Amino acid sequence: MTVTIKDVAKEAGVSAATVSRVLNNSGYVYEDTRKAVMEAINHLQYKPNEVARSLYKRTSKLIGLVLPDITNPFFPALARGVEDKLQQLGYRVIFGNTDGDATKEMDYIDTFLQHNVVGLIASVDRLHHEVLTNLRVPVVTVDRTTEELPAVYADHKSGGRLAAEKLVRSACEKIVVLRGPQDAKPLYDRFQSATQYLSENNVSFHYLDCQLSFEDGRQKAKELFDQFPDTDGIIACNDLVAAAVLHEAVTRGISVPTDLQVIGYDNITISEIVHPSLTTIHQPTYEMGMKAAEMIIKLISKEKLNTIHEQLPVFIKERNSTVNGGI
Amino acid sequence: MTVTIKDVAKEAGVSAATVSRVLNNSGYVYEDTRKAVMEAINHLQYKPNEVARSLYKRTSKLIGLVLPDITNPFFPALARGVEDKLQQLGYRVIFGNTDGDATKEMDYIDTFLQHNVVGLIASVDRLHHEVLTNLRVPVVTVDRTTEELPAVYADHKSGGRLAAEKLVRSACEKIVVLRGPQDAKPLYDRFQSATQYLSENNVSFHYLDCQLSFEDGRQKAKELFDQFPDTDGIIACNDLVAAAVLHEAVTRGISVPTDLQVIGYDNITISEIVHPSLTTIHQPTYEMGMKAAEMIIKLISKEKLNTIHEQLPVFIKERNSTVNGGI
DNA sequence: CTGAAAGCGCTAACAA
DNA sequence: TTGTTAGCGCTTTCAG
Repeated sequence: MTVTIKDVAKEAGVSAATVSRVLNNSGYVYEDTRKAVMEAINHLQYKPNEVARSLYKRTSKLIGLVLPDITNPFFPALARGVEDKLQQLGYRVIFGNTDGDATKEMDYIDTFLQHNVVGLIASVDRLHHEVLTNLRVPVVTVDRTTEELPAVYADHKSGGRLAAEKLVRSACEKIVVLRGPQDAKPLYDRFQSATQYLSENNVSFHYLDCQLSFEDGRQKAKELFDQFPDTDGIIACNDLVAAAVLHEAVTRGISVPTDLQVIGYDNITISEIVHPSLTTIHQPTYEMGMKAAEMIIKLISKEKLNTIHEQLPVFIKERNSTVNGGI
Repeated sequence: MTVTIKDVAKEAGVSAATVSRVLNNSGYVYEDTRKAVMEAINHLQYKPNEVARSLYKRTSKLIGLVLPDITNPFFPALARGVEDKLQQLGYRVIFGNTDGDATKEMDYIDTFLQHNVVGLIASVDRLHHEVLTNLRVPVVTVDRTTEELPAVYADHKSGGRLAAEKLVRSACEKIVVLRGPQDAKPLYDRFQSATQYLSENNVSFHYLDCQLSFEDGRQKAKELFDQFPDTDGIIACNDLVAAAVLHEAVTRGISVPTDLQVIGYDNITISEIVHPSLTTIHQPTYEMGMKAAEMIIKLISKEKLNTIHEQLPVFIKERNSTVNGGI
């Protein structure tokens, strides 16, 4: 049924070893026999069986990608960055959504390894990072990173600061911060630096814990407006939450940005779509994926890395949920 | 380094064949030796090498998933449906984004087959469906389907009709339809049935071709408002485009739904986030993914299918971009 | 019920 | 430069 290396060998009148040599550009092959082999390959439409290759070489062209939830619009961009770069370098992606669940993370990593993946790119809560250690293949963490492992992430310390700075400069005086899950380092960093900036500038603020979803954002927005009705600035933990805040504000007849200013985080497509459009901290998400892909390939090929930790810059994208210009 | 079946065999004092038998519940094994083997397995933390298995059995637990673009929020939901169901049934997903590009589609399918995937779930423009035929593994198409192949899709004929009906009943008289790419059957069906309904009810309409992105939606919205300024109802080819229309309408000071009503398609998260929230046709996207996964597993295990074509119902979700109630 | 042996498709010594 | 042989880790006859 399927055409194997033997069929090609027979067709070309050589041995399987020779076919293998032309396939891998290894050893010496006469130009003439090489041609004969190539012809046979084309003629029979032969495609090498990667599984057999993988078994012998104990390696493969597969990279495992472990993500929390591709349904959160931040991750598809990351995933495409990874995939596009890897594809271009001749690798394939096998992936799994873990919902941040340690068991799922372990399961996926196990089965990825059973499939001889040569590397792993993972976004995993720091509490679970032990599942990523002592593996027999290199690992690059993205977004959800730790000190110990190679990592690609955005500069959330600047990001948090930028967000706080923006609201302060736009004359907000009663700020509420919606704080994301602190197990994730990016969320931790941006919260810390934002609140630090506020403290340093003697701006009073409150904070509320919030999941990264639109639903929880809406819930927390309600509590927020009930609890702190005189709030004039909100720093949301991501764009989904910021969008929810905007939504609730409109519903309550609070005018943005006149009475209330809101700033998001991520700069996903939604932030441009909502009305008023959302001022937010832009993360180079796609680029982070590409970077992670490059990094894992370097690790696999034992190239030396310049840095184990690759930090990408963020910037503020001013739109209409804040008061811009002036000062 | 890695622990193999031989190590387990040695540890348990049996042959590799016996270990294999307990692993696969095949043949007869004394309860006592089974126990001994299990102990050795646990003790050594043995995990079978799927690659070796795959090579011998010429099969695997891998399913290939071919999607246009996971960055389009419709597809992550689909992908998760596929993944969650497959995971639950003991299979893994290997995937690729094709951007609707025939070459990428072929490339991915080839390499998936080289990795011994046992089945394929694909969303591919009907023009390219030849790449899906005569493969050595079963294929299920999702969303972008054809007559010939097993398929899971939503009832877009009803969907298109529902959208048109809604605007007509809400008293729209000058309707513009933003028509999606007609190579994709779902887009074709919903356009045909929508316009057919309009014709049958003697409602005048125009149409404009539009890509499925926010950017192109915005572009086409501008043209639309310039070209047909007295439009009072717009049927968009998906929610992203509808959101863009809404955005442009707000910018021009056109009041929705008073002066203009807009209806989207898909019911992605965004449709709830925008303001006014979007009336749209709900597709059971996640369920479609699950269904496709079930179907491919049945095909793989040679179970008979009730239908080759699994059509899932859609419904209209009324929100605030149309005038509801009344009549 | 269990072990020995062969083989899945490919690659890498080792001879020739 | 090329072919022969052995073996990657596993499963499955086939004897026993």
